[in-house]
Amino acid sequence: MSRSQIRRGVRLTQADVSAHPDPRGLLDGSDTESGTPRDDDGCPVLHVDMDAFYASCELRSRPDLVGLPMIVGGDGSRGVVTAATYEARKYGIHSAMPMSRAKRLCPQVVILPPNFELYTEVSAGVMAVFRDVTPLVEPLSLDEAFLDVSGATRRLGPPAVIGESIRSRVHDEQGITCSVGVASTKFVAKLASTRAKPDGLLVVPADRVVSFLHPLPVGELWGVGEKTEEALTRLGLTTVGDIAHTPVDTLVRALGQASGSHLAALAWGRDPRSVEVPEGEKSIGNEETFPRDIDDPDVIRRELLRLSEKVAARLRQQGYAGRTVVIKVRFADFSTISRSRTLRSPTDVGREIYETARELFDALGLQRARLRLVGVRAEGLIDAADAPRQMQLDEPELGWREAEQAVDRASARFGRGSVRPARLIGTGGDDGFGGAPVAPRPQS
DNA sequence: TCTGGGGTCCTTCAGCTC
DNA sequence: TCTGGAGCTGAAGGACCC
Repeated sequence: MSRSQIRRGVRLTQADVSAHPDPRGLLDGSDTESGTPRDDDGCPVLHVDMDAFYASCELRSRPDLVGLPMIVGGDGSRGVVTAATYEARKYGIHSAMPMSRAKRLCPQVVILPPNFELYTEVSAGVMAVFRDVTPLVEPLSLDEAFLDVSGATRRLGPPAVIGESIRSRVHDEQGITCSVGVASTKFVAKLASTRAKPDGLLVVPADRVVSFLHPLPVGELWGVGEKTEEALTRLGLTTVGDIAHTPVDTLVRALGQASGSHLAALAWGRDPRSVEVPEGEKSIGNEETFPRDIDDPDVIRRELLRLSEKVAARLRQQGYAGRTVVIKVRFADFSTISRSRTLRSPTDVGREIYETARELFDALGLQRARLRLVGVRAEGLIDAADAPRQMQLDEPELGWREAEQAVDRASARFGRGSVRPARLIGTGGDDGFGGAPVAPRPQS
């Protein structure tokens, strides 16, 4: 690969850099030779994205599966693909695809159940590499993050060199590959990393953003999903360039104020969002799809109790209290509704969350509607230490909160699920509170 | 074909207060 | 005292992301 190719945004792989005698010189363009600015000048934003992250984590301990089509996902009757190796993708398999369809497309595909503890551990190692480079790290999920390296270039070199250094360290320390996009804005860096995949790095020079963007199909824009793409197609807009040359008013009428004006700006490469270190969670929730549709209100209430206890335990573990309780109900026909209530004071007590969730559910008056999924979520999170406690007149000195904190301590010592509400005893499962109900049971 | 789970952000609407 | 509008908040739903 020639230097000019790299400098003009051609994908650079790990092998290219490893084979080059002086990758730093290769990437920084040796300004002294030409006197021209480097292509990554004015490109302080890196987007780093692990390649097929969950699947790659699994392959570390299963080298016998390297090179085979493999997917990670639940193998139940309603499972979907969580991650697929590039070999599996050749068969048309992609994430979020129903497992049944993936098996039809590739009958010999190897299926592994997800192991989120492993992914969380690998992710922590990867994020530590990022934070070695810069404190300005904005994780988007377990497997990707934005980095602002403008403060690190004196110490570590130009952004593209930093990107390559990150790729090497992630590979050496975690045994997985990643791709890096280098650009002047977050949104272009994200597009660049996608186009660098797998195992590559792509610089989009600041003066070539528009020519990079305009030929792309609208669906490649961050924030344009199925519905938005349909709306844009109805307007005859199929490329980013089409959007750029459409009046903002037209976009706003079709997509709403925020999306319309946002897309119009993105189409010209304008993205004022800076890399932000996240302050904390905004909501914490859990939901469960039943193995088969359920119409027994007692079973559904028991599931609400299990989910409420789980949400509360996570709130306490992370030191939050939630002000609003939201329930989500998905019917057999996949239509979905939610109901919420804001409490007088924030809570991290499972019993309080459950009482609210149950009242919201009962108020729906569903009789025996067939449900596919229920969920419980706490929103409006604040630090539990700052949460005012609303004492009830008849509340004992030691109440549910203290009881649940004792359960937390028991769980930490004897394992999750060692103590659980009497109604949940005997419901099976491995998540600490009995798992999803698989069949109606008599109320305990 | 048949659609998980966790999360964020946006829009719309209704109710309340000033 | 009544009324309309602005602004805020909560609730509900939808779209999107990984």
